[in-house]
Amino acid sequence: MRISELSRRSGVPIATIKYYIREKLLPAGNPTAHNQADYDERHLRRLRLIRALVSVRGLSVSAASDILAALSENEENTHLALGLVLGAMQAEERKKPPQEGEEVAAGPMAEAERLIDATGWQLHPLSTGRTQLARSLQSMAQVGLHLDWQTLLPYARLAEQTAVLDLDQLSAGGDDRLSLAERAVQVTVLLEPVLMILRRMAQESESFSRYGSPPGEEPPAGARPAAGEEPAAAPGETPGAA
Amino acid sequence: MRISELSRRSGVPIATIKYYIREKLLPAGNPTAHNQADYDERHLRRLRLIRALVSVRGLSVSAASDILAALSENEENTHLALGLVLGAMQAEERKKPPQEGEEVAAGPMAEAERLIDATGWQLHPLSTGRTQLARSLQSMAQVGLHLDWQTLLPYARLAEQTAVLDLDQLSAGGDDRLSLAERAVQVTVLLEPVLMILRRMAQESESFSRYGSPPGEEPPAGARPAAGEEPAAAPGETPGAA
DNA sequence: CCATGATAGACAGTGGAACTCTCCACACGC
DNA sequence: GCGTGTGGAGAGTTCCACTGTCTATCATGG
Repeated sequence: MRISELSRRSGVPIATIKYYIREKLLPAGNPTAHNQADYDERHLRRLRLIRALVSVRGLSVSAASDILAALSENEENTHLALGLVLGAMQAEERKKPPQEGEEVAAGPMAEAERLIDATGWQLHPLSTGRTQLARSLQSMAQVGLHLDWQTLLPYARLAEQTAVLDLDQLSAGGDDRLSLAERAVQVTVLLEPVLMILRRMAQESESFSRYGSPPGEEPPAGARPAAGEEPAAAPGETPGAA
Repeated sequence: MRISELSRRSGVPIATIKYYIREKLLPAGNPTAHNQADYDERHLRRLRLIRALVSVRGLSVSAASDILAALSENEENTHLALGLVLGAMQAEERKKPPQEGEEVAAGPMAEAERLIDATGWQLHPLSTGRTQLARSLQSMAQVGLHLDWQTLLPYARLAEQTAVLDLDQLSAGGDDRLSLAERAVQVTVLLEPVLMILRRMAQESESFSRYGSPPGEEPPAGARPAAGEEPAAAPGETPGAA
């Protein structure tokens, strides 16, 4: 297909497609002439994946590029692709503090190590997970929320169970004609917002069952705080669209 | 204290502090003269919280502003503050597709509804969680990952348990002199990156224990059975066609 | 009293990211 | 032939999060 069809089918403007190609997020079409190239379904899928990474997950274009590159390297080896994708994501996180001044303090690092020990997780020695975790803990400590490994352990156990589900998902999805590597990206990266939404809803519900009134609902007597949510918020659709 | 001290103690440049004040993220100092105002510990804590929201969690300044505003309205009522914060976060997510063209299709919406039914969660009728969930599911479906409510239910259960831990954290933290509302922000918003890091590490470990070689490592001998047999896969149902 | 220096407040400017536009010479279909 | 579509490349645009500059104070030390 030609670029205009790719654009029409993906909903992405031609100019943007060209931009993605320039930035190496999308491989160029197969050139058939000096000013003609054609694109196939793979381009379309890749393009949709890019949009999902960027708009659903909110990754930067360069981070998406890293992930996609990792994915291209290993279309057929899911396991390896998963590793590369995880590595690429970690790289993304690392882009925020590019200046090396921000050393991770010993305290948070030790806490992270102890947590990982306690879980018994097998991490690749080069994995940056420890450092990332330590960095996050440090940031939280700076705002006054000191989390120790005992507190985090139950969270880690739940993360563990989530990961089991994730890997099951990966294995189960063989029927699609998507490459497993692509599924790895979807399951590890794109599922994150979904999980966070689920957590927020669960928090709302849990808060309700503990304190009685749904959060955001008006308190028993007066003093409606005004900062709340607009009733007409969810624009357009009616939830009853079953 | 004066602005220079606030800057020194927080590590945030004066110009940036002024910017935050202009943008209403930070309340202005208490003016003592036309060109003098003084700031207290509350300003310092708020400033650190802003930095955490923006750099740790990656929120936009305006989103952080919404959350902080919600928080200010209700310094003392944790429960209410939690609701407001959740609402503010949802508002943030909503900023991505400002154009109203993007209707949520009936399919994803129905799936979201069914999932929420299945969990038995008590959601505020105005909560945008459903819509957000549906929107995410729709995005994932567009890239070929069709998740039905049966598949999501175990994830939801884990989210539920996570939420229980979260609320425990909130209740337990009374010893700090931080307002409960601030803790609510920290626990709901700032913990997200930590949980995602835990999940990624757990995935790495789980992948290791299933496939033997740490992800990112190269497989022992060539041709690792890419898609062939999956050992512990428990494909109860295939989420493929819907 | 006055020089010095730190403010507060307003507003313009900067740099990076993610597009979006404009050209151009060519190719394709009629 | 000729008008539209195309690939490629670079310039331009928009938005955001700052950052710098300016002016009118005000605080203080000499």
